[in-house]
Amino acid sequence: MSSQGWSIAEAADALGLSVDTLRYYERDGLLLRPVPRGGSGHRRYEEVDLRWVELVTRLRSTGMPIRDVRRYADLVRAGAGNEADRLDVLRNHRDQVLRQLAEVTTHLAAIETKIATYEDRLAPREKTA
Amino acid sequence: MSSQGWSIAEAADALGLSVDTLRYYERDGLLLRPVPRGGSGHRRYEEVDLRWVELVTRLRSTGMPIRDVRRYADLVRAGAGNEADRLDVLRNHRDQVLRQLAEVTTHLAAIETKIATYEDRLAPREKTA
DNA sequence: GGTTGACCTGGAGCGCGCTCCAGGTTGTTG
DNA sequence: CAACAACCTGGAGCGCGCTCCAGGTCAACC
Repeated sequence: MSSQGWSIAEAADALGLSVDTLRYYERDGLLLRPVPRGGSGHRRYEEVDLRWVELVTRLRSTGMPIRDVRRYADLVRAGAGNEADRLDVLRNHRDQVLRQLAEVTTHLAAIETKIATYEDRLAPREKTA
Repeated sequence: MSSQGWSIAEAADALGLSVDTLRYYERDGLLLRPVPRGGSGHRRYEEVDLRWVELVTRLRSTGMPIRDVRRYADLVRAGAGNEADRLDVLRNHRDQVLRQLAEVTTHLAAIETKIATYEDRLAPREKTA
């Protein structure tokens, strides 16, 4: 058990990411701050770090590119005063996700039709009436 | 106007893909057959080619990797007898897409909550009752 | 206090899905 | 028939998002 915070392995585990990915996100400016270090130079993730990475994960896994996540992190890091800009980023992303969902849903319907076709073709002992 | 079929540029335009992508798909074995050529060696896409690429597009844009599309194309190309295998591929993909949709939807909800937070913070002249 | 495993950094490597290029042939239009 | 656009092939290049590696330090347990 650690004095405080989580090691990078513990954080990775909790977040469902790899330790490499965590270090990569930090290097690439996706985090709000450099993750604090213990005396040894090893990272000690705190609650606030984990929660931020959680948000990053949500943005990433809804398809936001790394570079946009970084721009958003830049805004938040800049501090109070640019909330309208942040809102813009989030709204644009939401709209993008909605468009994406709609498109996938449409394509999915077509694929399910195709599945139904094969199912019909492959159901020899289906009752017909 | 062409004697018959569509040039690669026309096909690309109709399908919303680039000509490079169309050639790439063909090279990579995603199509059911080599696209037929006119006397000059230029491709002439026929209805059946366009319809197949349309399906490929649906699979691709719902996230099926190129290699899986190729495996599916291989099955269809092999002719009658493997319908159960094709069905398997499609069903697995559908399930994958559904999982993906569920995940994105969940993340989206969290993002919308965050948007709402910013909206509240930025709405000074909101009526309170 | 020695060994073993976690962690560190900087940088290279990789799989994916295109996209672009060179160098050449063909089709079309004025 | 000249000029210019569209097409061809084989192969290189690229942006993305990690992932892995080397070479070294550190910690934690027996």
